[in-house]
Formats: sequence, C-alpha cells, structure tokens
Amino acid sequence: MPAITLPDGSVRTFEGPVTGTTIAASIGPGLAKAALAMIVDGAERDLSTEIAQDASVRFITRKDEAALEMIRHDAAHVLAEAVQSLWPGTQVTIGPPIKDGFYYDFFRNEPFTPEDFEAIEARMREIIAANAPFEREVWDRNEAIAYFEDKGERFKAELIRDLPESEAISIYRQGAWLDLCRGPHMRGTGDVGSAFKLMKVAGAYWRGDHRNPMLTRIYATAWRDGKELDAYLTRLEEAERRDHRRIGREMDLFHIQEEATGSIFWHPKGWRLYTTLTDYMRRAQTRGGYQEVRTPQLVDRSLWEASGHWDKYREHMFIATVEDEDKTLALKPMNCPCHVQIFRHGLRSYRELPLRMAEFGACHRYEPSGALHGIMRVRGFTQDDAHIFCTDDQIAPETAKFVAMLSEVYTDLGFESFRVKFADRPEQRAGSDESWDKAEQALKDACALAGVEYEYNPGEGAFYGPKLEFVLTDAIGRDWQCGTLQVDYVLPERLDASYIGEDSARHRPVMLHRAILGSFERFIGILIEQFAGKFPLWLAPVQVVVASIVTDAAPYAEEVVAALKAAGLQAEADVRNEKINAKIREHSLARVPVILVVGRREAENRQVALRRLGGAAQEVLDLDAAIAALGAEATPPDLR
RNA sequence: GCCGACAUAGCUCAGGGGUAGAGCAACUGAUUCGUAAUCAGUAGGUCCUCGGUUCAAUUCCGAGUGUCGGCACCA
Repeated sequence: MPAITLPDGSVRTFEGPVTGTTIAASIGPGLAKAALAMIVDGAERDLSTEIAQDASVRFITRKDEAALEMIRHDAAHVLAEAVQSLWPGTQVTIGPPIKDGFYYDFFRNEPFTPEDFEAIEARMREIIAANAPFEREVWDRNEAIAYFEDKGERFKAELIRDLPESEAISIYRQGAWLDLCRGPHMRGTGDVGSAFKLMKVAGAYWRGDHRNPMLTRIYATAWRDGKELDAYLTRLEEAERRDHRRIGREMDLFHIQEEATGSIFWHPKGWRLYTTLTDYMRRAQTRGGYQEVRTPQLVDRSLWEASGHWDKYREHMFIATVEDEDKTLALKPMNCPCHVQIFRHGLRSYRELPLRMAEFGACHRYEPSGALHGIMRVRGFTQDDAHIFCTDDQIAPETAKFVAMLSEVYTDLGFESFRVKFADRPEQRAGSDESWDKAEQALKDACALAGVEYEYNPGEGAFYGPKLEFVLTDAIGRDWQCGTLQVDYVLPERLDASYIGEDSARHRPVMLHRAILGSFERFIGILIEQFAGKFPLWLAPVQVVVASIVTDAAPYAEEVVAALKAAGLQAEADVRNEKINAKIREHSLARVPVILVVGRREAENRQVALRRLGGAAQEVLDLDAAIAALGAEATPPDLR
C-alpha cells in the first residue's frame, strides 16, 4: 500500500506497486498528458517505474528545467538510431546532453559531413513521429557485453566492462533499436518534439584521450519548443557579431598574418586600447604595493632546467641558438624563474616580505596549432604577472588583498561578477605530497579568511602548486578564465630562494603566482566581445569624432578637435565633403562613442551637438561644458 | 598535434578546364547638405604556395601553409 506524497503535501495511497503513469492519471488527465518523467525521493525516474513503497513524487513536465536535459538526452538516442539506420555498421559510443544541446560520438571510417545532416534530421523526425515508447530492461552484465560485441559495438562493450560491478546494466529500447543507458527517459521518442537541429561535425578522441581513436562527433541543439530554438539560434548570431576577430578587423584594432601565426600586429587604435589597459593596471599595481620589474626575453636553458620547465614544457618553448656560442636559450614562456633571480640577488630580510614583484612580462609559448584562436589564444602574449614572495602566515592576508584588487579591477572593466574555481594537485606534479597538502590547505584557509567561495576543479592545478582560477562570464554567458592565484613551495626550493628571518637563519619564502587579466591579448579579446566593440568612453580607442555639416564649419570642427585633444581626449575631425547622415552612419558603425556635430549654428555660438552611440537623441552644449563633461567621463575609473 | 571544412579585390561573397565578377570600401569629379548610405566616373587580382594531370589549371589531383569548428593541450 504505497503512500505517495505529492509536492503540495497531499498523500495518495494505492493498492499495490504503482507506476508514475498511474499516479499521474489518478491526479488528472491534464497531468497524465503532460508528465514526461518523475522525481521519486529526489531521483529522476521513468514514468513507467513501479513504486512499491511510500515515496514522495514530483512529475516532470515540459515546463520544468529538468525536461530540457531529458529532451536532449532522448534526442541523442534518436540521433544514434537515425545514424545507425542510415549507415549500418557505424558504432555508437556516448551521447550526453550538454549546455544548449547534446552531441553523439560515432565510430565510422568515413566521417560525416554537414551534407548528411538533412538526411539524418529527416530520419530523426520519422523516429520521433513513430513515438516508440522507451522501455527499460536490466540485462546480465556478461550477456550485455556479448550482445554488443556480437554486433561489433566494441566501444559499448568496453563501457559496460568498465561499469562498476554494483551497477545494474540497464538497456533502453525504442522500437527495434536499443542502447545501453542509465536513463531515465521520457515516455517515448515523440516527447523529443521538433525543436532540434544538427549543428556541426567535429572530431573527438574516444574518452577524451588523445592516444585513443578519433571519433566523429555530431553536435546538435534541442529545446522545448521552436521559440526556444529560435532564441538560441539568434543568440549564436549575436555571438558571431561580437566575435573579437570580426570587430578587431572592423575597428582596425589588429591583424594576424601567416608570417607570425599566433602573434598580433597591433594597429594604432588597438594599441591605444592596449596601453590604456596597461596604464590602468600599472596604477592598480602601484597602489597595491607592487614593484615593477623587467626581465630578459632570452634565458639560458640551464635556468629552465633548474625550474623544472625544461622537463615538462620543452616542446612548447621557442628555442634560440647562435652560431659561435655553444648555448641554448629559450624565449621565456613565463616570468617566475626570472623573478626569483631578482629576489635572490643579494640577501633578503624578512622585513622585506611580502615582496610583490610585478612585470608586464612578454612571453612566448609554442601552443599547438589547433589551439590558436584570434587574440585569445596566441603564441606571443604579455601577462599582468606578479609574484608575491612571502611567509606561510602571509598567504592568507595576501590572498585576501589580491582578491580585493581583482574584484575592483573587474568591476572597473565592466564585469559585474566572477566565479572562483579551486584547482588542486594534478597527476603529474613536482614537489612532495606533504608540500602539496600544505599548499592546498594554505590556499583553502586563505579563501576562508578572504571570504572567497569556490567550486572544485579537481586535478587542474599547476604542476608546482594548487591554484585559484577566476572565471569571468561575458555578456552572452560564456566563461573565461582570466585571473589566477597559485601557491608555490616548489620553485623557491628548486631555484634556492631564501631570506633571513627574525632568528637570523635562512628560510624559504613561499611564492604566490598571480595575474588578474591573465594576458592582455586574451583580456582585450574578452573586452571586445563583452562590449561588442562599444567601449565605455575611457577605453574607446577613438573617443570623439567631430563631424562638420558644411565646409564653412570645418575650421571650427578642427578647433573643437584641438580643444578636445588638449583636454586629453582621443578625437578626430571628419570634415569630408559628405552628408551628415553618411558621417553619422560611418562613425556609428565604427563604434565611436560620441559624435559631435557642428554646423553653422554651432560654429557661430561656439557650441556642439552631442550624439551618443546607439541613441538618436542630440544635446546641444557649449563647447567648454562639453569638453569638461567628456573629459570627466573619459577619466579612467580609478582616477575619478 | 588529431578529425573535418574552407582559402577568389581592402571587406563580404558569387563563379568556373580557354580574356576574373558583384556589392561595400578606395580614388577622381560634381554636390554644401542638420543626425545611420548624394550622384557619376576610375582604378583595383600571383584566384594561398609548390608540384602533378592536360594543348591549356584560378578551376581537376597531391602535398604544404594558413584560417575556421571541435577534440586534445593551456606552466
């Protein structure tokens, strides 16, 4: 006699074991029709699952957030069936729901092409129209392995073999097709609906390991209804319009060319943005008690051997040699070993700690060709890097201080919030387990003290220490890791950094590696996409364009520009013989934040007509007032 | 690095085994105009590179390079 408790607190009792379908029907025909699956005592279940004991039950309908994941999961099954019916012999592997959709990895000698999509989608629609019920069966483990091996499904067989003994081997049927699956599923293939679309094909290693065979992955998106699907597709278009590579070209900020792949040619306007940002960061660091340094680009391999980088990252370093000297130098891929050299130059006292050493360090890394991406992932970049040499006791306060500084910078740069991930020891690492215990604990304590909440990112720490990763979310919901803070006991040891303590003895300092922007290149890419190129006035490479309406007003326009420049603003005159409409359009498309229109009237009255990017409103101001207002607005936030 | 796609004017793109095409941008001229495209004209090309097939290759084939989408990588 199971008593079923519903979300509203009401209880229904049934004669014997009862399925979700029956319960839903007992509540009402509307729910019977809408229920796709259920949550029994907190766990998602098929509607057809029999409940024999008392339980609390909530039904999942299409309106639930949970339905989205089920639709995607079920759609993945439908996709797999469609592909196997079209190309028998294709092996199935896994097909999980992901953000915005799902994918399915297939093994097949001939990869799919986007031209196959139409046929696959059509077959999927047939399968969905047939609305075959999902039927769960539990199989004997060995029989299941034998079954899939018989079919030549070696990947599925491997998956079953690797399932823990305790786990039941559940199989889901949909009509004549079946697949190994943990479930749960909705009632039938028809519940997938029609709001799905195959998006792209891609290669992916079996089980994410590059030593394994390459599978063909089909990415797809799926939603509750067509409206959601359209909204998603619109969002993708928006992302494309914001693409920093496109905006970088449109705004003439930078370019990349074949002779220097992975390195950026910064054009005047892009470089202005870059220097505005470095100037800002330099002020922030100075306020934060950092000392700026500059260290060599080319450093002998012996230092990299000592630091451990040669062993681990040699293949990713640019190596330089000269003919008449028997030396091997490397373009520095990072700054820390060099900073340690400055630290150990001469005796250090405990009184100097914490010693905060900053460098806008230009680094080069031979990134894999497939990793390169616009200015976000490059081979030559500059970090806002710094190392804090300190004592164990100083880790926590320094972490708190750093997080405060980072928050302020992100806020100033237009990012409302950020997330923190705690990445602990990776499989391949330097240093003893004891020192890792110590470092991880120290970092956790520091977070507690600084009030930093984080999620775990297991095994993703640096090879020398655990790290905090500071992740920004841009305007369209994408995540970017920018800031970082890493606790390092290894490098000071390896490079023999020490200071004289209060007790007159030598001690090892701890090193905190930290960055806020990460690399200027990447961060500028994020900024471009965040603002879609429409920068706040203080960051905009061209802040004001003064556009004349008639030639008679041209001298006045030039005068206005001169006055703006004298006030420290980036201003340009547009006195071309073009209609004002054309000028407005051009400069708006070029994302100039402020256009000052001057005609005869303004010239006579020493005024300007101010127009903001994105608006059509105009404001007629006296020249001096306009310059004062714009000058104030263009002041970097930390100087206001 | 791996899988796949792509590479034609400054940009966006069309085309196709035999003199290379459009729109926008550029340049020249006319126009002096009040808040998102004035009109007319001119010029612009190693069709990514190298090799092969062919009477003939920008087009077909192969290799390389680069870019794009993923995967792997990211000190």
